Amino acid sequence: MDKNPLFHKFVAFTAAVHQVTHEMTKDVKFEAITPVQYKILEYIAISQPVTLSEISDCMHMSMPNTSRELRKLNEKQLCEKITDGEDRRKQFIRLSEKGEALMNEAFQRIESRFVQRIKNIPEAELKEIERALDLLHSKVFY
Amino acid sequence: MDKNPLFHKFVAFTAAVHQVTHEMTKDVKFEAITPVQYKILEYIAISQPVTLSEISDCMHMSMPNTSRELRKLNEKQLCEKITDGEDRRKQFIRLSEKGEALMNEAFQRIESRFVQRIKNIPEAELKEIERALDLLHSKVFY
DNA sequence: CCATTTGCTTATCAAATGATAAGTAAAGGG
DNA sequence: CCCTTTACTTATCATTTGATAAGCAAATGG
Repeated sequence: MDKNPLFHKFVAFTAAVHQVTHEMTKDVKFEAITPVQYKILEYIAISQPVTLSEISDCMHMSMPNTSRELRKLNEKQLCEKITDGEDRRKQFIRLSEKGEALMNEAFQRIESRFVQRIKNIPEAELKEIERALDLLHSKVFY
Repeated sequence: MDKNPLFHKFVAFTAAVHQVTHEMTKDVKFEAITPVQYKILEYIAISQPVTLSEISDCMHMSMPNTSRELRKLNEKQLCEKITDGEDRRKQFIRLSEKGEALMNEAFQRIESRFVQRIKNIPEAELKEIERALDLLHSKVFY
């Protein structure tokens, strides 16, 4: 397909990452949640508290659509909005208790699949893997 | 979020990969193509010739939906179906000339963004990156 | 042969997502 | 103050995607 072998590896690698994350994250959401809503919850879980604009930016979706999905998550009592004291236009969004519980369970399932995947790898190699993750994260996937 | 630091890195890393691939692949498709259709073309480009069932399996979509999207791509003259001589139920699918041209252009754009991203990295480090890609691909993202 | 399975198609429906126009209230800046 | 900008909401619409039922022709296997 291409003569630059590093680029070729990059493409094959990213395809594999997408494939594996799909396998590891499928069926982790029992609650009636759409894929986009799950992605939003995931983002909130990692970055909370966040504003609506931040979600909109990072998830590459328009403000109106973000607002709508957030309202739905709110109705399902999975997250809550807190108006900022400083700037009362801003909404700080965090997971509700129910949302935290949901995401904890989801992350636990993913982690157990991850552990399954690496369980036969010796300690020394795990160290190498950790270094490889660090290297690629800082140099290529930043 | 979690006490297993390797898992934490794994999560952060995969999120970053998704983020970066999104940035690198957005706007690479001028032709009136939906995201799913682009994904299918990408898969065909890398794995051709493929059967409809293979696309269906790998892209995690049902046969009817795969068939529909493929028909649309066919109507846009981006791919073509060739009935197998051995088993006349099977359809071998490959890109048309127009489809090849489209995907070549897309891949070139992605590659130039990739090159942009790594242009200041010295040769020795690139070697390390290549090794890191190989390691993670074989041990974690297989 | 005939029944069953495989590979794919057609049709239809519901749901999810994306895009746009128009609005509100608060903040900031002359 | 008033004008503009910012942060977000509401409403509406088109498109995309997902799911299901029903079908067909070729192959397979008694």
